Amino acid sequence: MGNTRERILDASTELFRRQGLAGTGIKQILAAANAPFGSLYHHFPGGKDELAAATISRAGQEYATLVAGKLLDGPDLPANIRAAFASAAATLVETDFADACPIETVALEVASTNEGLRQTIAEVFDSWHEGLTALLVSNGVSAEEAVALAHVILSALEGAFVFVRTTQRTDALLACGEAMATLVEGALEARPGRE
Amino acid sequence: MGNTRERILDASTELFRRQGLAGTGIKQILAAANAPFGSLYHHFPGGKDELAAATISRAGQEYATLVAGKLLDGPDLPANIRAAFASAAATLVETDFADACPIETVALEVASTNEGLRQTIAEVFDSWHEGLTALLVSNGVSAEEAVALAHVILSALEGAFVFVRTTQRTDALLACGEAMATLVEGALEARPGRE
DNA sequence: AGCCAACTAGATAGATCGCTCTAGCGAGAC
DNA sequence: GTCTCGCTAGAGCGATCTATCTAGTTGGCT
Repeated sequence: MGNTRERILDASTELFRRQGLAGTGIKQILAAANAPFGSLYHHFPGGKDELAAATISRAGQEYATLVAGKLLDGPDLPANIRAAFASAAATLVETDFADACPIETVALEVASTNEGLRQTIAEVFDSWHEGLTALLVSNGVSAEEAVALAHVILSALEGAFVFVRTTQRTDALLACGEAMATLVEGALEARPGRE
Repeated sequence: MGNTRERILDASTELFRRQGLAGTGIKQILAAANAPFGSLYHHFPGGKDELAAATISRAGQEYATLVAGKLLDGPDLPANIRAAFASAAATLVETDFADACPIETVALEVASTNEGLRQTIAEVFDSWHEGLTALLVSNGVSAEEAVALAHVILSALEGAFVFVRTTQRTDALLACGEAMATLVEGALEARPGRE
């Protein structure tokens, strides 16, 4: 079956998320994917960099879908934000504090060392920001305020991941969920069209 | 002179910050420090892990001092917070978006792969959180609120670093500075003892 | 002066790195 | 049938990784 490419991408997503790009060997990825060595360079002639770019694009899109699903799960946006942060915390507890954002570690690793991958990740981040901004606007937040608020929410989420994974306590994520919900409530109340 | 150990720590701090732990070779550190190979295992018999632990402890303490300096630079805490985020943004622009938090990249790399280093970084993070909580309390924030607020401020800072370094735009840091200042203002106004 | 400890210096081992190469398998085209 | 092509399969290359080992140098103490 032609699912070898998918298996390789699945394995690299998990491994990059846990140990980063430089910390993950190609042989380790292939072993985890149960794929032979030659297959990688057939599917990804560009080698590790091309595999990383493909992994990031796919994982970035999937993660956006996952988070967007939580944020759209009900009519009350602040409640959904609280729930999304709490859900991320629950996932971390279940996975021994391993499964947070699939591209954050790689983002920091390559920001100053691999211009191509840096741009690939920047595009993913921009698409997240655009999506969240649009969601805030559609809930009644003013355009300028939504841009700033989306930055803050995404930063709080990614930053809390760093502390939660390292300290193995979920406090930071829960505190951020609460604070972000409060900020969004404030932005909605300031809106004239509020019913 | 006996400053070889310091030179090695300086070099490893800079390199770990830019390219992470796994992405930095020992030879690269020694070349940057102008130190011979044998010296490393004299000063750090435990090898790379011991060097990493020493680098993290020292850099973590220095960074706390740096940030605390900004937060204490004047009587108006919200203004200082805004200024601290803006100052971090300025530093990033000056260093081609390389110099943010010296231990964030390593924190994500080792969280699920190196228990000893994970604990070392967790101690640094806890000390940061304690310090910021105490500062908030001394400014009149209630104890419980200060604990949560310190989590949020630190998360926003670290999370914004990820986006700023990757997108090479400072928007996220500035938006977070504004939002964190607003949150602190709110926590201070809710306080009865407000003059 | 004589000596020891601290430190510098680098060759080298053994494993692992990303990657290239050739060979073989199996399904569809004709 | 048999030819072709997408894909699997893994041996092996040169480079690089961390770490060990022995030697040489330096500075300070008695």
